[in-house]
Amino acid sequence: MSFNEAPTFGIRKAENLAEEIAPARRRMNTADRKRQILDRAIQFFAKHGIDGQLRNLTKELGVTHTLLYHYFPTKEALIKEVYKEVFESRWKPEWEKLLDDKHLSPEEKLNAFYLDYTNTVLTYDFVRILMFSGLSDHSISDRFFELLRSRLLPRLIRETRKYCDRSTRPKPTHRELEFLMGLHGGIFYIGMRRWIYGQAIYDASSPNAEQDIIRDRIRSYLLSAKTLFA
Amino acid sequence: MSFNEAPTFGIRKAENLAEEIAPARRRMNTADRKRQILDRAIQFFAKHGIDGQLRNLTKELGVTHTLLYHYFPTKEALIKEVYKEVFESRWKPEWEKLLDDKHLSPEEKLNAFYLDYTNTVLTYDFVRILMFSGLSDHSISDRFFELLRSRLLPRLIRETRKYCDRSTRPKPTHRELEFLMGLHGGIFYIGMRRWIYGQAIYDASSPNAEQDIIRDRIRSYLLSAKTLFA
DNA sequence: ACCATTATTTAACTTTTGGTCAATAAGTCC
DNA sequence: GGACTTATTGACCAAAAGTTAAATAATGGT
Repeated sequence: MSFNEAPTFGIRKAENLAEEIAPARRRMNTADRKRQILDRAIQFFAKHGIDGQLRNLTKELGVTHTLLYHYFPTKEALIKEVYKEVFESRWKPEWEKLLDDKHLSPEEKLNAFYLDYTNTVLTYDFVRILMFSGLSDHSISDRFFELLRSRLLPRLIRETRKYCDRSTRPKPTHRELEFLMGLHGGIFYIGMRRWIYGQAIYDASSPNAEQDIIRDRIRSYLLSAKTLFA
Repeated sequence: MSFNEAPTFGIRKAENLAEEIAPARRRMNTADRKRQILDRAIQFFAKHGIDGQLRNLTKELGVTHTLLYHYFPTKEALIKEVYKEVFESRWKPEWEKLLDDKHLSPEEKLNAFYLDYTNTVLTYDFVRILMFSGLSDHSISDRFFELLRSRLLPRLIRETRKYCDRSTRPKPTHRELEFLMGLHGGIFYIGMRRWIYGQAIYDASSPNAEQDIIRDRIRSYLLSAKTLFA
């Protein structure tokens, strides 16, 4: 359901054409237009930051900037919806189910989880908007980290302990959590390098290098957890 | 040589005082004022991003915004100098010497290096300005990463191999580099959490928790390197 | 004490930009 | 095909923000 490549009909005629040609104004139904604006706004703000100008955003849509105010009361409201869309609607409840699966080993779980997590979260839009929002006001990005902290980290620690054959104690220790954050941050850093610093991390010779990299790191994490916390 | 706390003389009189009191205008010598502006600009842009407004920056200095144009031809020029200051003048050549030291073990070197690297690079100003610059145009942050890539990473790989008792081959492999980037990124992520997402990573009970965390990760990195690349 | 230099301010200009509102016209229903 | 709804536009506004030019005054030299 991507509208990213849809709207070509909004393109205006070239300036040098005769004036009398009708401007080919088209109407979209409310829901579709709103979705279209929102989708485009996500890309747009991901690229230019929340200081990006509405006139430029609407230019990409082939529409006047005033039309925005028909769908969103203010720029701030639009941005708020962008945040909501990016941070909340991309969270997959399956992740929790996956990590609770009885039939998988801890290493299998971590691999499966981080491979999928990477594909959903380490995207251009997500990484950059998370960064922009954190830089301007981390109360927004907090909501995402709260999900992470309450839903995912405890499960990941539990699996780590299982791997180490350690009995599950009441609460993850600070040291355990920080060791896990080493893995987690290292993986997030892949997205940063790619989408913020524009670095290619691929090895041209091996097609799915990224997956191998992540598997390496997870194995390393688990192996050393056994050593460090034994 | 920090001018950060120096200039209180620029403060204007309260508005409700009699008008006839002289505005207490003071002149600074060119070099000092320029330094002062630059230092303050670093903090300012680190906090508000490069879209921060000059009028607000100069308000902090107790000076009219037009004074900036006496020292910098344009806002862009000022920002360019901010980048230069942050990215280039904070690089420590000692890091390379440290990693080349004959009398230290690989683990000692990595520990010493990353502990110091963390203190110099993982600061409020540096982390945020690196992020802002990367988001707006990564050609700027590229210069910093180039230093990292050419000066540091090869040495870190060399020490890793030494630790693993492996003969030094001509070039670091892609896999070795990416494994190292896991460690490196995980450490950088500490700075991001602290200075961008406003998360406290300290455990109140142990005073130098951060150092212990980093040591944990380095040991883990080296141990698993031995296993993975054996 | 006066002068020359120049750091600093004041005033003003321009462009940008979020936002408002009335006018226009595309689609729909009868 | 006429009327009604409302998506869309064009003209306009006010505040924000970078930049310039001329006026002011602090400082150092003689």
